[in-house]
Amino acid sequence: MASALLAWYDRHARDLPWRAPPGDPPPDPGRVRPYRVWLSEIMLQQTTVAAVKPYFATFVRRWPTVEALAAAPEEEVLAAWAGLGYYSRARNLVKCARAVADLGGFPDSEAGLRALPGVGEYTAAAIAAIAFGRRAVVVDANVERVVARLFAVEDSLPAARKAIRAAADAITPQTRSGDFAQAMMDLGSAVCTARQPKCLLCPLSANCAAQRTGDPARFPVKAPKKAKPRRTGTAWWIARGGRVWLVRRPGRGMLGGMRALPDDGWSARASGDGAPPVAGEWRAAGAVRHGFTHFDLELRVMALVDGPPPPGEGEWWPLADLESAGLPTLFAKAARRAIAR
DNA sequence: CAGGCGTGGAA
DNA sequence: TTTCCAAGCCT
Repeated sequence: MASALLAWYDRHARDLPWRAPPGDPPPDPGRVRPYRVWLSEIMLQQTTVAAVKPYFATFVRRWPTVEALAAAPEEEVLAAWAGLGYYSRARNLVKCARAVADLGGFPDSEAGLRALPGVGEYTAAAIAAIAFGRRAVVVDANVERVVARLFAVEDSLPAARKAIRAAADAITPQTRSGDFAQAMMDLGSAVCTARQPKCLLCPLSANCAAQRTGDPARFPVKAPKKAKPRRTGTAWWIARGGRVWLVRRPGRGMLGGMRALPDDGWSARASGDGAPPVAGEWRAAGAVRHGFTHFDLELRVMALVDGPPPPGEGEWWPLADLESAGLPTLFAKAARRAIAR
């Protein structure tokens, strides 16, 4: 199966900014390949290629090496990450860059990589295989799906993880395991897709147990999901002299460390308390809806013109530079709503 | 091991 | 409109 898949990859590999072409990797005189592979892998965690591309371009232009990134203030990295989501990745990105700079470079073993902040089992294997040519078993959601179908795994996820990993190990070749991993991911992305797999285009269809069942999309079997609760909350838009009051959120938890509008505590409780931070003539500026991983939020936006700053830390941010404030998407939406009113 | 943790695009 | 999902990690 590996040789069939690699032959397919040699013809159909996607051309991606962080990726070397199939086959022997080109020289890396600046020794930036591990950095670019690591950066792309962190950005790609639970995130689509299309969403990552512009962020990857911005990051490598602004911080071309891991040493440059290690020297950057965390606030600047968080602001550059704004909109990409899962902000603990950005906080760990900075920690990891500093650890790697202290080490004098990226570890080249799976175990060494696994010890870095933000690098789990998948990412350690991916970097070891793709950047360092090590034989590693790379299992992401694509590989899980492809393997579950190849072997028609009836056990449901996540219980089937162990068996799927063992099967992935069994089909991972000793050489070109980086290409093999990327080939599995490209296959999962373009051919062996979650909803309507294109088995007629698949180089492995003759070996696929799920294809023989006639209903390959049934795999992988998954446990039913829980319903998402809904929350409501309020964000406070306090404007004064062409500026707006922004705060920085606590360093962990929802949108941790990110610049934000003040709010009524919806992220810490089932819903916000709606209590304004200062007295004044508040007016309703509308509401925005935003879906998080584990709840849906309706965020009302209340505006106060020429208000005093609320108690606590914060800063008056120029409205003309709001794009560069690094607001997460939720608060960027709320800001647009406030400005539109 | 389950739950917290973003976002945008496709169906 | 709603649901599902995409190169997961950490606690």
